[in-house]
Amino acid sequence: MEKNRALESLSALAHEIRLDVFRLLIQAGLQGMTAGQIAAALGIRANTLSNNLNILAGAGLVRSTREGRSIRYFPEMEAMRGLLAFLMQDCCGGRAELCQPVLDQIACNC
Amino acid sequence: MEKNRALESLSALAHEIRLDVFRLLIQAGLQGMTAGQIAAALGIRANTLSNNLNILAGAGLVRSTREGRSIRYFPEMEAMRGLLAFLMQDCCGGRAELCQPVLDQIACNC
DNA sequence: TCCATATTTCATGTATAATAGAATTGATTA
DNA sequence: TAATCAATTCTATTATACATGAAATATGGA
Repeated sequence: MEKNRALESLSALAHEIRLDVFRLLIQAGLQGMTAGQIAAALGIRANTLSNNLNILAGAGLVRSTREGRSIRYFPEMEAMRGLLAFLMQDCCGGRAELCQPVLDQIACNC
Repeated sequence: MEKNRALESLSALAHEIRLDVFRLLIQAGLQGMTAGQIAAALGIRANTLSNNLNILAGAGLVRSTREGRSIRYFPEMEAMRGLLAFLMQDCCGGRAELCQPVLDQIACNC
């Protein structure tokens, strides 16, 4: 991932509503959620959500498909993968003792 | 890591200078860098850097110690660890196939 | 076709964050 | 003590991001 893309992703996530939306979609997983479901779950207005979904989509963190009258949103795990890899890519400068504990902590409760 | 702390960290990193500074410190590793060295390396003014270092420190992403006339900065890997763990903590919603590829990508070139 | 629903787009006032000049603090050296 | 160097803090101006009301678009059903 290039730096500008990483900055765009970080900016997208550095916002309470968008972080909530993204994590909600992460939890929803492969089935995704419609914009209306997201708005209801978080208690926010439709247009506010739409603006924020658009910013997340612009950063490549979510994708969407129309489904009848609704639009269904999904998390884009590729983007998340790229962002984390970017943040860690020069993480130790040859000194594994600095970096390895960080990687050890990252785990998935699957 | 709580949500507000994650937001503070993401906001801190969602800025070109601060992302550059943080990654430079990550590369520098345990020896850290003085504010002057960072400013010279990135070609930015002392006060601009100072403001941004203060924001990174407020987010807990760097720490500093005085060293004679200079102040030496170090990356705070604990904070990085906490942030990554937070971003990934609900990453699969019981569906490992969504989450595992992300974790597989994260590697350290030590 | 006409209406209702779901969502997005547009326009705007407001709040927040940005840089940079100038002044200040703290430490070293003469 | 005076001068110098390193870094921070203060202040003001400018730019950006924010939520929201209102209008527009797209789909489905009567």
